[in-house]
Amino acid sequence: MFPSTSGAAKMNQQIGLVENPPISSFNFQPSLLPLSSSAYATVGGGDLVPIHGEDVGHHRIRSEGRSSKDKLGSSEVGIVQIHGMMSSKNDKANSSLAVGSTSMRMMKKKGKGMRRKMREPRFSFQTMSEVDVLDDGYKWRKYGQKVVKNTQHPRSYYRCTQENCRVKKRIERLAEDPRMVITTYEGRHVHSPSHDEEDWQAPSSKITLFW
DNA sequence: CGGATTTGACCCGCGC
DNA sequence: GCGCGGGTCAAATCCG
Repeated sequence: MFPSTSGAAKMNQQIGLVENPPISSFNFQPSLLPLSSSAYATVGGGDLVPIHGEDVGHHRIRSEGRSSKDKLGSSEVGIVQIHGMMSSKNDKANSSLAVGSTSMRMMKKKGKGMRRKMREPRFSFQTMSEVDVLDDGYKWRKYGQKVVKNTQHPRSYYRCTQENCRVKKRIERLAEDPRMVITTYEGRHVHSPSHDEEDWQAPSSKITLFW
């Protein structure tokens, strides 16, 4: 229902996503962001690490639960690497981003109590955009919308349409700045953005992260 | 006609 | 133990 994401998925760039059995990684390609002022990386649902678009390098994220309340009780470490500038008004903004997580415990049963303490890595982007849904090349299906208490704008919940992929997406707008959109990714894709190529995991040393 | 979206209800975790 | 708040489901609806 969003007039956006009309013909957005023009994925010409290649993303370097590391797919390793023991290591989980998450990638995002904010190439279609019209204006991106800041980005935040959240791993483990704890800390929020601001990332500057000019800062190209590795960022290590470590989160160990909330304050004294370790609800999930596991520490995860993520590495975020930003390649390129994110504040590009043109379409060719070669920005790639990869997050990894060492431990990720997800629900194993799907019966009734499927809602588990999802320990999937989360990644949040705070984008200045007028469109709600930032097309990152994946196909998302909206599955819910909720109005949060402190926000006046509803929060939309999306999910990857791929069956094997249980990546969730959460889009929220700032009450103060309706132009600010917070896109939170949760989970990790198991497929390529749009075309199921296999070359996309080419040995790009720039975005290959191991830890 | 098939698939995505909508919208209310339900569920669950956590705080008090 | 109850209530609040957030997250998800699912049936109905809408759109291409």
